[in-house]
Amino acid sequence: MATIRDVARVAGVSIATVSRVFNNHTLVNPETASRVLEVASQLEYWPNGAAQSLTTRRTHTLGVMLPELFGEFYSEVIRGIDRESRAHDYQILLSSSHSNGEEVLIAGRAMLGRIDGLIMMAPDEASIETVERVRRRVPVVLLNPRIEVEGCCSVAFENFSGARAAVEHLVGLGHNDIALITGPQGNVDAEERARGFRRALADAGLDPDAALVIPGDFRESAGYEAGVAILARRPRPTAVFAANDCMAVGLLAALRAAGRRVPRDIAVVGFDDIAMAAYLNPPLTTVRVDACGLGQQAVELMMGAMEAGATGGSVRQLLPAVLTVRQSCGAASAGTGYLEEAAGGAGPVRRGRK
Amino acid sequence: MATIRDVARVAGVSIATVSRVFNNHTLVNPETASRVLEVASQLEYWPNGAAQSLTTRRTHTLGVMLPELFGEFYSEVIRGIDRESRAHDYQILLSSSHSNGEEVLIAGRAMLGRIDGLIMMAPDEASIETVERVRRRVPVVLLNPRIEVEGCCSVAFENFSGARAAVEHLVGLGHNDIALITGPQGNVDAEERARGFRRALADAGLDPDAALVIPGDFRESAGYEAGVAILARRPRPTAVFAANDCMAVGLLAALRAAGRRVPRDIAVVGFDDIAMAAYLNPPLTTVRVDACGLGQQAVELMMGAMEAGATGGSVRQLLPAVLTVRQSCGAASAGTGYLEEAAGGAGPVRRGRK
DNA sequence: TTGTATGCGTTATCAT
DNA sequence: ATGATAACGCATACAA
Repeated sequence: MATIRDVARVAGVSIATVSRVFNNHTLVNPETASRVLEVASQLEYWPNGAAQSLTTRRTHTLGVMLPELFGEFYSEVIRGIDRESRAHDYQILLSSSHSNGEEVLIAGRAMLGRIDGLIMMAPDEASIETVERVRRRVPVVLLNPRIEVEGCCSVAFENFSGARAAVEHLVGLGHNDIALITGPQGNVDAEERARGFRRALADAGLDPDAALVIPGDFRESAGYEAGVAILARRPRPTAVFAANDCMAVGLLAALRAAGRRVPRDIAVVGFDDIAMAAYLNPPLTTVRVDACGLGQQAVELMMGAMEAGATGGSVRQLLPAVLTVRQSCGAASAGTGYLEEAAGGAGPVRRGRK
Repeated sequence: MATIRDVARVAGVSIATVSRVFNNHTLVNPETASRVLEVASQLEYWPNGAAQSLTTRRTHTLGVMLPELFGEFYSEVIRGIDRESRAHDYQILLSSSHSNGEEVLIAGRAMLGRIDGLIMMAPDEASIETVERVRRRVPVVLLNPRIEVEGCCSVAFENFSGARAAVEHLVGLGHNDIALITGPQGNVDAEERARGFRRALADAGLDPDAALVIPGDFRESAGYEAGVAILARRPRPTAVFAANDCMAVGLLAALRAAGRRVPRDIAVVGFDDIAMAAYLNPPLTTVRVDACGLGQQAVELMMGAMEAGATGGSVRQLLPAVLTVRQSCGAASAGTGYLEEAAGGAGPVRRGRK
């Protein structure tokens, strides 16, 4: 594996010159440069990244720590991060599925010296120590943080108001017995959405504590099981808010299996607006959230933070979560759902493209 | 930011000793060790990754190059890679969405010196040069390669036989006018699945060239549009093979919108068996493929290759793609689909867990 | 425009 | 059991 020295020797120049050529630094004699490049390509030389980071103290790499990634949502977040990073000439060091604070700490340590910044999703109490530690060395951007950390930028969805809008929609349609299928315990998004649910009920003069709340885990199977439980409940709720779309899909299946019609017998609203939502039966009314955009925003914030260094303030950004009415609630504004959206030929809005 | 030297100085030992402590190398005097550890934690010292890689020539990092990642499938692949990597104490340097050979080359170069191995998905002609280049320095594992590269291990799904089985299923049900919705042009999986489609038709005495083939792109919208086209065709095909489940979802929506019943009026079979497939209406007959397992296998192969060095042969592994009959084709073996699977309480098989 | 020399933070070799 | 010191591959201040 050729090093800068090999190239220098063969090309008959010093290593400094080779280095200059590869960093198009100060003006190098064009002839010298082309000769160096020629030799380099023959030797298949390319600067060693580790050595470069050591001297420059920059790695051109962003650390990304995510929770266990299920379904399309996280995939979109990663896509947004990846896309935007590459646009800024950065790479991504990925680490996910940490079940406890200890693992997070280990992962964080392993990243030290290999990253110029860290993007961390949904940090909980157990991860705060790691965040603080890392923060003293490189900028940190938090995604949907449970707790804001001083000196850290953050991007989050308006989970609370999005959920509230969804439930208000249900209330506005005349429902007063609304069930909730929650996300996994300890998940920030899930908790915020549950909070929005309760607030909307309270605002409507309904008692949140009287509502049927079924614990879920963001997966289809949980939605299905919740559906079975809801159907068994007397009196039976007339509407259900599923904390994400995957669970809504499971729920719809359970209702269908029991012969219930949606929205006639029971209304359903989801959250996320995954690509499939518009194509379900019936097209799912849900809360749209731009997962890819979240990732992109995080990277942009990171670029700003790296630019500013320690002097920069910490930006807290909120991304909208907007109610998208289709047919699963029997909307007053009887939109035709996917028919309308897809008929144009392009199908539902392609999300996440800038 | 404290270095090994700071720790050595404060603890009153040499840097060599500190290094030994952190690598639990040769036996160090327990007292000395604990003193070093104490100082290190006070100084918040942790070894610099870049410096370590430079001397040890190991980065404990695996490079991962993927195509544009859409939908749940790629998310699962990443999950498998991430999970298995961490089990082996490796990190992941991720790079995706390369539209041409030039970008792949740049990404590959940026990884040089930062990775111990490269896992590359669906390399095409344009990427072969990069693969060859990288291969001379670190082991490379190919995922669903279009072309096998000498000296590279590879893991692939039995796309061809899986697709053939799907279409044979349709033929066995009496269909003789079967349409195909393809994946994106240039996608290896898509092409293999198309090949399986054609072969199954030919084997059944049907003319592949006479079949309706509609170009798609693996997304829901393409499936929807294809559905519209299929319904307009005279004579109308009685069955459709969608090259992946997302498109099948779009197709189902289009059929529903037109008032066609599945499978009564038209049969549908997909590919991938995403988590949602069992919860669709009707539950989707599809070809199951373990995306997460693909990622895991790739990492295991990589570990073997790194162990063996240049001496190891190259393993070619094939992962099964098995037809999973639910209700969208009106199966002869009238399985009850999700009802059956989900009734147990655990829902459809949780995939990707080892 | 080009070369020399130093340092980046480690690990590892060889003494002691 | 511990210390001194030479790599590792590169960037850069300084000298020429």
